[in-house]
This record gives sequence, structure tokens and C-alpha cells, in this order.
Amino acid sequence: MSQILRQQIEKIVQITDTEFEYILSHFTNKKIKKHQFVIQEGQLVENDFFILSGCLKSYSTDANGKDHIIQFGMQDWWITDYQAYYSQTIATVNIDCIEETELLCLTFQNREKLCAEMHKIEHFFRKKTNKRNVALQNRILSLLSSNAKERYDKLLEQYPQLFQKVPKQLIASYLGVTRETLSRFNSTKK
Amino acid sequence: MSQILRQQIEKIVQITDTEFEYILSHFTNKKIKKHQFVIQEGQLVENDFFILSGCLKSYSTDANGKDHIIQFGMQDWWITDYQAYYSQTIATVNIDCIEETELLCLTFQNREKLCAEMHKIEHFFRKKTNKRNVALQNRILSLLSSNAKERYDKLLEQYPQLFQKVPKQLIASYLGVTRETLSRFNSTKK
DNA sequence: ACTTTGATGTGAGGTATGTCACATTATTTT
DNA sequence: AAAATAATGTGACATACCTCACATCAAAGT
Repeated sequence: MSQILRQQIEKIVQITDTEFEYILSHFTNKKIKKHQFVIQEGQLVENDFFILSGCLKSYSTDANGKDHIIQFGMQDWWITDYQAYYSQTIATVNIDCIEETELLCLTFQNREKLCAEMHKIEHFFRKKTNKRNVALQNRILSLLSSNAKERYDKLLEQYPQLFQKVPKQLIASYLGVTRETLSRFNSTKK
Repeated sequence: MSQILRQQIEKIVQITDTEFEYILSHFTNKKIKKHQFVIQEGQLVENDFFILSGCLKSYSTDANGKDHIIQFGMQDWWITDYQAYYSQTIATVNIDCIEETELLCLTFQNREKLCAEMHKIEHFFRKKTNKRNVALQNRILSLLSSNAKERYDKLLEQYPQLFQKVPKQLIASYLGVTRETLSRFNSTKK
């Protein structure tokens, strides 16, 4: 199962069996049931999570009690409260499971240790973060330049797997619209 | 002037005079006048730009010919079309100068060379990108959870310097509202 | 200094999306 | 299988924001 991580790393840098064993020894395993929290607002964020299987969401609750989805997580993706993780402070977001999920957990200390010890790994994480940057920027652009329907269509096209796992009201929250508006896209065929 | 770059690097990793000289030798200098382009849609993106002085904007033009500001750039910030830069493809955005600007230019090849040769520099760029990630994510959250007025107030609070250099219509574009809506915030005092 | 160009303000009316309420249909849980 | 819970659809109405039009004011180029 943890081979998924190795595959992801090896898309960017080549590593030996021994090196992978060593890297993996810095992770811990966690299995989490549906509806359970991985990170809760106010808690210290110790880990970044690599998703072996399952599905999660990270979201922030605003002043009016409304949730806004920051990110979904599925197999092969990483998820945490990055703001809190990188600065080792308390979470401002919640992360919970949409379905039963298996994670590899990497503490900040272990991440920095690996990066310091193995230049290759620092390279891997840099490249990974670069990609994340581009994705985030595209989402901003989508929010700035497209209406709700266009954003919906684009997301459906880009991540069809997501729509099998995630209820539409969460998709709506991710896109920044109400579930009602999103629902009406099915009838209105413009 | 290029000491600004050194200061930024040394906030994250310590380097010697010789090391800095070496790093700097991988940059080229560029001076650009107001209204001139640094990157144009369709061109190959060779450089990432470190801003020594001045002010720039990067923006994307949508299907209806409307511009959307992706990022501003001021002293001490980096700017480029990251999607095109990281994948060494052609630009989908434009970057031009809001006022006369002085840049340090780093080609992708030189960036990768420095990162490969100096672990410290790879570390620096990783940390830098991490921060950028957090900023981008906060902007997404702001677009999802705040109305135009709230976004405006937050930006004004966070980057007051920006409002001295940049016309309000560009601020509007960055926030994802029309200049008219933004203008009305001055009269309406809610 | 004058002229052009760009930035800002403001009114009137339009539209996409939000809100609330309730019905219907799936999905879990017992 | 029944009961409870969550997800979805849809109507009526509200509203934040957009569009277009024109006036004013500031800045830049000659």
C-alpha cells in the first residue's frame, strides 16, 4: 500500500529500496472512520498526511457558521492545515473523513529531518509544492473569471472521480456557491 | 541593491559572501519602464523575477476580454507566470510594469542548477514556495467566504503600501469585483 | 501650459446567485 | 425492514454585484 508513496516520489526523484525504507520509517500509519476528524480547529497540527485510500475534506468555518471547503483529499494526495503545519501553530481549519481513510502521517520534525538529510527529498517536496502553487493559482483564476456553472463544469471535467465520492453540497461549498444554485444547473440547460 | 535578495535569503538560510556572489552570478539585471511587458501571453517564460524596486502586475485575459489580476509585485517579491515557468512552456498570462521597475532575472536552468549544487538554496526555495502556498490558500478562502467589501478591507489592512502604487481599478480586478462596485464602498459606509 | 489619456464617481436598471421553506429521495443506523 | 438522518430538488422572493452611460477629476506626454 505504501508503494503508492514510493511511486509518487519516483515520479520526481529516483530512490533505492533502502532509501525508501528509511523514508517510510519516518511516517506512521493511521486508519480513520467516516466522519472522524483528522485535524480540528484549535489543535496543534503535528502532521502532514499522505492519503493511501479514502477521501477527506479540509474546510474552514466562517463567522456566520458557514463552512467553506479548502481542499478535498483522495488517494495519492497530501492534506493538512498547511498554514498551521508549516508554522507549527494551531489549526484554523478542520479536516475530516468523507469515507473510511488510510493515511501515512509525517510530522513536521520528520519532514525537516528528511529534507536536511536527503537532498533528493527536499527536491521532491519543492517540486511538489510548486505544483500545488500552480493548482491554487488556477483555482483563484477560476473564482475570479468564471461563473458558478463554468466552475462546476471545469471541476467535473478535471476531477470526475471526486463526484463519485463527494456529495454535491460539498462540491458546491468548494466552488463557492450554495447547494441550491448548483442543483439548478441540472434542470437549467444553458 | 541586490543586497535585498541576500537579506531575503538570509531570513531562511545563512550564506557566506562568496556563496552570495556565486548565487548572484546566476541572475541577470533588467530595468523596465512603465507600461512595458516583462512576460506576454504566448511567449516562452524563461525567467522568474525578483523585484529590486518598482511595481508590476500579472494578469490573465478571459474569453470576454476582461482582465483578472493574479498577483501584484513589489520590492522584495518574486513574480512570473509560474505555470509556464515551472513546466517551461508558453505564458498564459501577461506581466507588465505599473511603474519603472528593476529586476533580477533567474532562468529556470539556473534555478535548477543552483538548487542542485547548493542544498541550502533548494531549502530556501522550498520554504519560499511553502509560504506562497499559504498566501494563495488564504486568498481562496477570502474569495469563498467574504463579500467584496470585506475582501477590500482585508487587503487594505494587509498591504497598505499597495494602495499607494496601484490604481483602484486594478485593486478591484485583483479582488474580483468591478471598479464601480469598489468605488461605491467609499460612499456606502456599511 | 495644453491636450490627451487614464482614473474615479455615480445613477438607473439588469442578472446571477443567495435565502428560506418544504417536499422528495437516498443512505445509514438500529 | 423500519426509523432516523443526510442529500437533493424546486418555488418564491431578496440582494449583492454587474453593466452601461456619462460626468468629473488627475496624471502624463508634447
